Amino acid sequence: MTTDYRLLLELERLIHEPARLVIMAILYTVESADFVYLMHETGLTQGNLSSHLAKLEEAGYIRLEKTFNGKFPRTLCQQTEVGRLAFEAYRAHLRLLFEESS
Amino acid sequence: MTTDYRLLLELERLIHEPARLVIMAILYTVESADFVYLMHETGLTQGNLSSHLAKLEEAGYIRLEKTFNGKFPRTLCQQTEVGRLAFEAYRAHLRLLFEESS
DNA sequence: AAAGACTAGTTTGCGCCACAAACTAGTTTA
DNA sequence: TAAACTAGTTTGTGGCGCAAACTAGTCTTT
Repeated sequence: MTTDYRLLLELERLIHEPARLVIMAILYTVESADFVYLMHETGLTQGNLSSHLAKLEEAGYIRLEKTFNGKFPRTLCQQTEVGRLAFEAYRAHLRLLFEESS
Repeated sequence: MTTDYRLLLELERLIHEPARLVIMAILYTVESADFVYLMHETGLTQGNLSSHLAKLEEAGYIRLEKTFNGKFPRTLCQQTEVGRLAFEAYRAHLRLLFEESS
């Protein structure tokens, strides 16, 4: 079996970007996570996290819910079903590459 | 065991880029490959392949040897030992992410 | 009571870079 | 001898990731 390497060029850029890949990987494993938690877990700055979350939300891969923690704003993030499937597809996609070269 | 997701942000961009990832994956499995072969195998245009190869060479991950096939130029590409190790490290790096979320 | 620091984000601006298109240089064909 | 082909390289530009600056509300200190 030979890999069709061309397929690999179509890796979902939206997920492939390291920052978003990490966010998606985290959200894949938890029920939900808030902004501050993600910030610390990923090491991303507020600005970067904010814009990456916005892109993932726009793609329908995550859902953002703005609530309050007492008097302070609190943004809850959770992966949608679409996002979960997209992440699994991405993972499977990359695995092809690695199986071929192992 | 919890993954340090911050490490994953440091994914080697040079290899992470899909076009170069595919090139590296191919060169990992073969002794050497020429420009035209890589072009067809990857589906990259001449221009893109050329510039990606240049970057990989600059990084010391591949070696380019310009020879002739009869009267026509022929560029042979092969992965260096450094490149091989870098590719393996990249793969291991990504696997961490996938193991955590499987 | 008002200045300064803190929480929780969003917006802006710059710099890099992947990609397509244009170009180079030699060769074969009609 | 002009057009088409081989085998690439160079150029231009649009998009995007990142850091820094900004917004908006809250707490603290004096």
